[in-house]
Amino acid sequence: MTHSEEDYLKAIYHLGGTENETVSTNAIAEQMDTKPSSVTDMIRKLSEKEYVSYKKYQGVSLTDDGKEKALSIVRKHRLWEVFLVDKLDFSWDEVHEIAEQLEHIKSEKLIDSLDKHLNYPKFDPHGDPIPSKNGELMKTTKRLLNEVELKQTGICVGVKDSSAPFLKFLDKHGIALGDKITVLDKEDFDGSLQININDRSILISHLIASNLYVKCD
Amino acid sequence: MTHSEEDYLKAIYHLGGTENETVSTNAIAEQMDTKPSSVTDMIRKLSEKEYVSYKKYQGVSLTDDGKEKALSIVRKHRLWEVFLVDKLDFSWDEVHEIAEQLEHIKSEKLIDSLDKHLNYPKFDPHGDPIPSKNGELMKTTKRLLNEVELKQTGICVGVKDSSAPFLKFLDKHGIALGDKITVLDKEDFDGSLQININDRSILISHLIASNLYVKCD
DNA sequence: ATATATTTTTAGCTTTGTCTAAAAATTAAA
DNA sequence: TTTAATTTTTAGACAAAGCTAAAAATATAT
Ligand SMILES: [Mn+2]
Ligand SMILES: [Mn+2]
Ligand SMILES: [Mn+2]
Ligand SMILES: [Mn+2]
Repeated sequence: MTHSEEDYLKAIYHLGGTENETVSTNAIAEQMDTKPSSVTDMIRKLSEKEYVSYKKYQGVSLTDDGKEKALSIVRKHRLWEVFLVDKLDFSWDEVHEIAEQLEHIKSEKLIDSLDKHLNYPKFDPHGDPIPSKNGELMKTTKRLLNEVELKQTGICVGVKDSSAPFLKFLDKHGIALGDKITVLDKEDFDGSLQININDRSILISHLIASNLYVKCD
Repeated sequence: MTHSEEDYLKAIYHLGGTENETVSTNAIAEQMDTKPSSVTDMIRKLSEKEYVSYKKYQGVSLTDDGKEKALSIVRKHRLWEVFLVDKLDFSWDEVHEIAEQLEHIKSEKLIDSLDKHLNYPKFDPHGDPIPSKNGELMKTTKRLLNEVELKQTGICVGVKDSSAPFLKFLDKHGIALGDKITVLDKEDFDGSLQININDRSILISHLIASNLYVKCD
């Protein structure tokens, strides 16, 4: 498995190319910032190795083997992110790029030891679940904040967009994972939300709300 | 800088291709486990990028730029080795291969943070000095054990051969960095040494003695 | 000094992963 | 149901890093 093959499998996984779902060549190209023709080439190779199933023009999906590989990369990526934040004091908007490299380091023992060193974390710094060694994903019942009913309260448990600009925005406005959020009001005009967070009341745009996951009970 | 270019610079550095010394194509090929023709190709590329100075058939040596790069890789390699041993409980014979991968991760901040996290170590698990951020190497006055005079005492500070088999041998026979060693006797017949270590007296072969560094004061 | 051996380089080929431009298939619109 | 637009694949090229086999340069022996 090359570095590049691993990145493709991960991309297909993130685009939902698992459980009978199919992913388009163009979608992969966009996600990976490459050209569709390059994607086609790689898809054919992964198909020969039986990591994906693929019929020309019909899109691609992960085989069980491919899904296993993808989950193992995701596991490594997220464990390294936890390491960077918990042990090396990185902030959550700085870790993705580096984890993108670290996820390709090959050593089963390294990852097991890292997992132990971090005390077997269940979620990464962005609230995404860390697959177990045998590829099981903890599934949580989170909802996007913009879909939460008026007056309801939830705990902020994740972000949909984990790009640095969005994460920095959240830092700047004092919004962090674990915070308790109550929806006070919704503006019909533009969909912005008045919310209560940490005993402050602030107004956030629809775009912000639609990228924040909360868990209501 | 590609992964491979970095490995070549490091190999040249380790073979002594610095301070006016010149390194042969064959030596590099052997060190890197590649063919001489591949080395020639890479040398030409590194020469174009001015990391090495090179005249056909005359061997190769690092430029200041190349030496700086090489030392930065060595620094990363050794810091990661310390991390694996100190934080993840690896033994010293397991870390080289993994550090060989980790040394190529690109992030200045990552290495600075790691250095801090490890409390600015000066030596790696094999007793080799860790270059400072600006490429300075602590030079120590160590000697090979087989060159030490009778009755003299020294502290074991490093290994010349840091291959897993040798390191495992040392573990098995209770020889570790920091141990106090006294040369009790030398056998003319085969050069083996009777030594005192940790209040035990043991006999070691010339080959073992010639791969152990000690510091006598 | 000449012949032999060794080292180093060149020439040509392969694999991996990428690209552009053009062709083919599929999907959407008229 | 044709036509137009979009998506996907193919064809052909390229750079990186490696290889083998042969040629050239250098070093060693006789
Ligand atoms: Mn990656
Ligand atoms: Mn993450
Ligand atoms: Mn390496
Ligand atoms: Mn070492």
